[in-house]
Amino acid sequence: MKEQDKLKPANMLRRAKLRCTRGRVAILEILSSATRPLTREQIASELGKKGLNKVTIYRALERFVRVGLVHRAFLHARTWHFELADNCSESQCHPHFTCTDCGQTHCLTEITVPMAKSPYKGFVIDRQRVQLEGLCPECNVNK
Amino acid sequence: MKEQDKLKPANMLRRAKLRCTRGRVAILEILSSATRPLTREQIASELGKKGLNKVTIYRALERFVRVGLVHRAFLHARTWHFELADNCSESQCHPHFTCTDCGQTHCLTEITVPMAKSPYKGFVIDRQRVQLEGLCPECNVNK
DNA sequence: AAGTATTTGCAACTTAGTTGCGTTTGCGTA
DNA sequence: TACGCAAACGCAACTAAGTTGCAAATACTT
Repeated sequence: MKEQDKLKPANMLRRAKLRCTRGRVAILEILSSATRPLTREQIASELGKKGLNKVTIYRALERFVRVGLVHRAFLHARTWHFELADNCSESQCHPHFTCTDCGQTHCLTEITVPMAKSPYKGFVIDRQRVQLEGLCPECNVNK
Repeated sequence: MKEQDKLKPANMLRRAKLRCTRGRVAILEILSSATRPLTREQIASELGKKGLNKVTIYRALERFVRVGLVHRAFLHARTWHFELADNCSESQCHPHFTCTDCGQTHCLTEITVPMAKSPYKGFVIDRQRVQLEGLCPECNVNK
C-alpha cells in the first residue's frame, strides 16, 4: 500500500462509525507510523505526558479490533501487540518473527505462508496466524 | 507414532536426566493421555485432590520445556497450553485450531503448513507456529 | 544409612488486562 | 448556537496467570 493511499485516522474512524476523539486519533496515528506491532504500554509511552488512561487505551484498541481497523498481531510475554489491519488479507496477516536472542519482533511482510487447506473433517478455517522464531539479521552476524 | 512406541514417563525423565518424582510422572501421564494442549489449571484438576502446588506444576513444566519434552503449544486467554513434544518436528508443531464460537482448541495433526522460506534478508527461521481460527465441526453444523 | 543437590510447598508478590461507576464529551437535532 | 443523550473517558479497585524467595522434604549417589 502506498503512503498516500493510507486513510487518515479521522477518516478511518468516520468510516467505522466511531466517534472521533483526540485520544483515538492519537492512537491510530501512532499505530500508522509504527514499523511493528505495539503494546498498550508502548502506545502509552508514545503518547507521552498528555497520555491517556490505560483503560481508555485498552478500550479503544478493543473497539478498533472489533470493527477490523486493528489486529491483535501476537501475544508475547503475556502481552498483546497491536497493529493496523492495513496490509493484511481477510484470512491472514503477514508472519511475525521473534528473535530468540534479542527478543525483538519484526513483521515479515514479504513472506507468505500458504493457507492450511480447509475444510478438514468439518473444520472451517477463517484465519491463519503464523509466528516464526529464530535469529534476526543483527543477532545472526554476531554469532 | 504408535502407542507402544511412546516412552513411559519414568523413561522420559531418566533420558532427560531429571529426577523421577511422583508429581512429574503424574504430569507427564496426564499430558500423554491428553488429546489437546492443557493449561496448568487443567493439569491440576486432573491431578485431583492429591494435587501438586501450582508453583510445582509450573516449575516442572518449565523444566520439561527446557529439555524439550514438552512444548508451549499456544497462548490463549493469557494462558499457556502445554503438550508433549511427541509428534512434532524440530521446526514446527502441528497447527492448533481454536473455534471462535465455543472457544475449544483442537490439534490438527493431519494438516501441514509448509515452512516459510528462509533465509530472507538475513533472518534465520528456526521454528514456525501456526494458529488457525474458525468454526469447529460441532459449531459449524449448528449454524 | 548418610550426604547432598534437586525438588517441593507456602506465602507474598508482580503485572496485563478488566470491571463498575460517576463524569465528560462528540455529535445529531432544534 | 444551544440542548440532549449515547458514547467515551478516568479513577480505583479488582482478577488471575505466572513468579520469587526461602525453608522443608525427597530422590539419588556412595
